[in-house]
Amino acid sequence: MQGQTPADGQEPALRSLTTALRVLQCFSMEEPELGVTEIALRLGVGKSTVHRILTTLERNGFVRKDETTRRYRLGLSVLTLGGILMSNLEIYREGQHLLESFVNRFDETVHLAVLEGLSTVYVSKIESKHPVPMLTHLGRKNPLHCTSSGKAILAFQEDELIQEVIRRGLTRYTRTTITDPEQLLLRLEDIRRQGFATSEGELRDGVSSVAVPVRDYTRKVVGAVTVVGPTYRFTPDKVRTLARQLLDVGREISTRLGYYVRRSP
Amino acid sequence: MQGQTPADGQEPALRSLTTALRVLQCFSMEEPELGVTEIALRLGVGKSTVHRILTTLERNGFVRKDETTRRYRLGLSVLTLGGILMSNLEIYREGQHLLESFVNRFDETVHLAVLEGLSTVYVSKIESKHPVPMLTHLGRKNPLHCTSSGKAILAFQEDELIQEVIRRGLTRYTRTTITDPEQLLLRLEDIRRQGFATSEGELRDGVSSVAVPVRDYTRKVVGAVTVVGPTYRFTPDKVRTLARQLLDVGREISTRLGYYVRRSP
DNA sequence: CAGGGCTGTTCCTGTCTGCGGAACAGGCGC
DNA sequence: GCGCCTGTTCCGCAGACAGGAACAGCCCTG
Repeated sequence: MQGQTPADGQEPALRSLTTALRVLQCFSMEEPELGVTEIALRLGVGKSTVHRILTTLERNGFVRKDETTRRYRLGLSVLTLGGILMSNLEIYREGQHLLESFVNRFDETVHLAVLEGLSTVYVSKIESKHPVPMLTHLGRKNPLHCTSSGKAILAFQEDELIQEVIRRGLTRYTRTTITDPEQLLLRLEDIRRQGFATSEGELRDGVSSVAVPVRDYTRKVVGAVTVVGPTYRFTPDKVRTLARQLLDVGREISTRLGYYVRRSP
Repeated sequence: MQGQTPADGQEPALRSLTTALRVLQCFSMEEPELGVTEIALRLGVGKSTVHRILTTLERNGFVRKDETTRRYRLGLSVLTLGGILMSNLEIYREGQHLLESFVNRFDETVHLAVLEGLSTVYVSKIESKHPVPMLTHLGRKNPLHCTSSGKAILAFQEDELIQEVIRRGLTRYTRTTITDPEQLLLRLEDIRRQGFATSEGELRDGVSSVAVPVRDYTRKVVGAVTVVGPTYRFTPDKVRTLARQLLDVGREISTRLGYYVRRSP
């Protein structure tokens, strides 16, 4: 380590490109519009650098400049790429229609989530008629320890990943967020036993959810189907009903991904 | 070429970033998975360059490497950005629910399209129960001259843009595609008069559509709402009915974008 | 209305980065 | 088992990029 080659594990990384990608990831739901200085400060790089990057991104449609405010927001090219990604995500293609019919039957908002690093990402969202305004959105990343989908996925991963999540710290979001490693492990054990996960306001107060895992042909849990709604509507009875129905949906999607139930373990 | 400053109109463009963005845009619905060599050939750059770019993109979740085939596909980060973009697109936010209720009433697939350069981009898609499998997808770019939404938008743009579209050439896709500039101008005139546009298989055989323009508070036409379906279901009668209903939806979205009908022109 | 303090934008220069050719490695199919 | 095709690594030179500083607009504020 004291050698001249730091060997930080990853040599070939393009500097300007990396910065550009970090620029793109500065944009968020809460801050969809940013100025040059703001981004430069946040990333700790020069204003002119950011300006050059934004100009290049704009020329390719990845960001859009508001000529009056001279601030930048994301451009339609990112949507084009997102659309291509979705249409080619097998779990999305196979799940979409099943999710739709679920929503039609129960009129509660449903998501499809997949694992990405130490987060879940929503790859599909179908809203119920009762508008649950903008709690989540397509592509949204959430932690693994405080959502039902996160736990439904986490419960079936290698111990190494679970430990990594714990090592990174179980951030508290609400009163009911699980922040104690021991308790998390117990809950994950429950989830493995009963086959589904729940959350009662663990990420956001007043928002409950139920989730079941989805497996692919390698038998690995790659995602989760989840129902979200206001806690007051999620009575224990309803949770039980939703869970039972969700399990069917989860199994069906898994089957379509090539998963089959083994006779004997 | 013999001068030192080519002054090609746009100086400050980051080379590596530009190449990287072009790499991303190589992925498409038809080719969601690409290899290094393939991309390098297509872009006319070295294999090692592409490899370095892909590695950097992968490290940030913009592409994903399939470890077995060693080929690359888009990563979930593009979906996250797409979701942020959508949620903050005013036309999407205001239009979504109106589109949903339209689909519930008529059970035909509906899109929301906006103008981007010389193309339309679909920013929203709500499918009818009758699955019209994958004709289009979110973020899809289409030409302006051969779709109903494209024409509905084009008809109300400055003459300069219309001429530019013609100058670029009216590519033929089917037997009914309008390829004659004169004829296009006449059709646009019709559209301005009757307030909506139609297409009968102009982009794809057997697929018809009807579209109406959407204006924002500057009174500019910024997008279009469009109904798509198989030609055999789009009888003249049905087209008339759909158009009448769509006009209401278009007006309502426009109003929500701050557009108001002026008393006298 | 004029000034200050913000922005975004442009210019410039030295340094170190990123380009591409060629060599290496690994897998698949003939 | 051999070639041929991939993806990956190495390396040296050229020139592209980072960032400081100067410029230019805008919007408040006084």
